[in-house]
Amino acid sequence: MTGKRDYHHGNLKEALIDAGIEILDEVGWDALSLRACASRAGVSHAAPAHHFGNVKGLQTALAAVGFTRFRETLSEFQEAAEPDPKIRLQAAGAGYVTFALRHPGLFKLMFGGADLDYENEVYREASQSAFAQLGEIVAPFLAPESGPEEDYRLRVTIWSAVHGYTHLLLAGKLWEMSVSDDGLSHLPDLTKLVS
Amino acid sequence: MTGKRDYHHGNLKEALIDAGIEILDEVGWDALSLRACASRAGVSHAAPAHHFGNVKGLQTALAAVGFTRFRETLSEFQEAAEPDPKIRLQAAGAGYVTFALRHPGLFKLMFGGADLDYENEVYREASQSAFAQLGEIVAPFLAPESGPEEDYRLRVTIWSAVHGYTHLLLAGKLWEMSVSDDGLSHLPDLTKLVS
DNA sequence: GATCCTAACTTGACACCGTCAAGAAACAAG
DNA sequence: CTTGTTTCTTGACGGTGTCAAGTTAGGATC
Repeated sequence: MTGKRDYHHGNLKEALIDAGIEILDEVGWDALSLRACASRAGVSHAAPAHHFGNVKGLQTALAAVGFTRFRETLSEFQEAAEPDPKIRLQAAGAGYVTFALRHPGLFKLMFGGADLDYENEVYREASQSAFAQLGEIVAPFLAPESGPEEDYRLRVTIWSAVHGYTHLLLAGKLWEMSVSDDGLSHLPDLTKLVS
Repeated sequence: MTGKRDYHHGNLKEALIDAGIEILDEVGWDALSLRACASRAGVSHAAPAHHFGNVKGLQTALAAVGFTRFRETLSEFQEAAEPDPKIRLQAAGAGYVTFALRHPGLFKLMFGGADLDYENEVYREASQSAFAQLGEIVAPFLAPESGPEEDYRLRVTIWSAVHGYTHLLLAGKLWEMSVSDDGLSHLPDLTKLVS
């Protein structure tokens, strides 16, 4: 497939993204760099800049991949649950936490405050798709007469609770967690927030 | 006071911490480095390592200062509010958000996932003091017969909601926020979580 | 098929970073 | 005054992002 050697790799951009995801998953957030991706992909140290411009571009591209997979995880958890809206809401929260624990490096890149290129088209599409998934989950709890302001407020409330819990969990701030825990035992009861 | 020149600065450690706080507030998280602190304090590039060991030590010391000021901000907002527990709870949440918006660099250092030296004594004391402040705020809502498990769960729930909202706000994910906003208009109703 | 053009990638350099080792200066104690 | 210790400097190393210049491959055009 990609038998090209030396110059003209063929699909270097994808190879670099794969390398970046691997580094995030196998080594960690700190190890992600343009040069490390280049090295893992077997190209020179300046090759990535040609495809991503700068390190922000690389991080943005990786975050976009992350948001796509993130949305998929939310969908899976939601659809695997019984078709009761409240159960599905809590299941989506569990999916949120699970994704973060499986891919902490990627999660940190997506939400950790690295200044990404928010104007990037691929990134915008992927992240907005994930947020749309959230809206779908919350929709059943909106009163019929409620407007977009209430919709937005409810989404922010739910999202804040899940995200805050996940972030504190990853940051090691919930240190009193029981041993051999999947991280879900203290996930707040989201159904309280939608009534 | 500190008129010493050349060798033996006198109180270099405090000067370096001040320099670090300045950098975080005036320039940003990205600009914080051992060498930048040294430069701003007017000493050689390797001087900070002598006091903090490595960059993790510097970050931990700065985070400790941050937690102390964080606790003070929570106290101020709480005590400025009317003595109703629910009003004070929401006021503390507003204090949480306000601190983060005033000192985003420091907040990110404290909660942004930088791997700090959690064994550091000064850090432990400062951070646990802040968490104790949270416990004080939540205490009035605990049922008399509730045990430590319920206490912990309630604290995690409240903290998750406020922290998640703050983090999403800082990460720029709440982009639909109204203009000229103090960031508080969509803070979730915390009282819903304590009933 | 030869030529030109352009995109893809390499090479080399620069400044910045953290970290270590060695040395010099100032203070403290004898 | 001498000795020892702490504090800070100097210099070096490998790592990083980024830029400029050069090299190569592939496609288009003639």
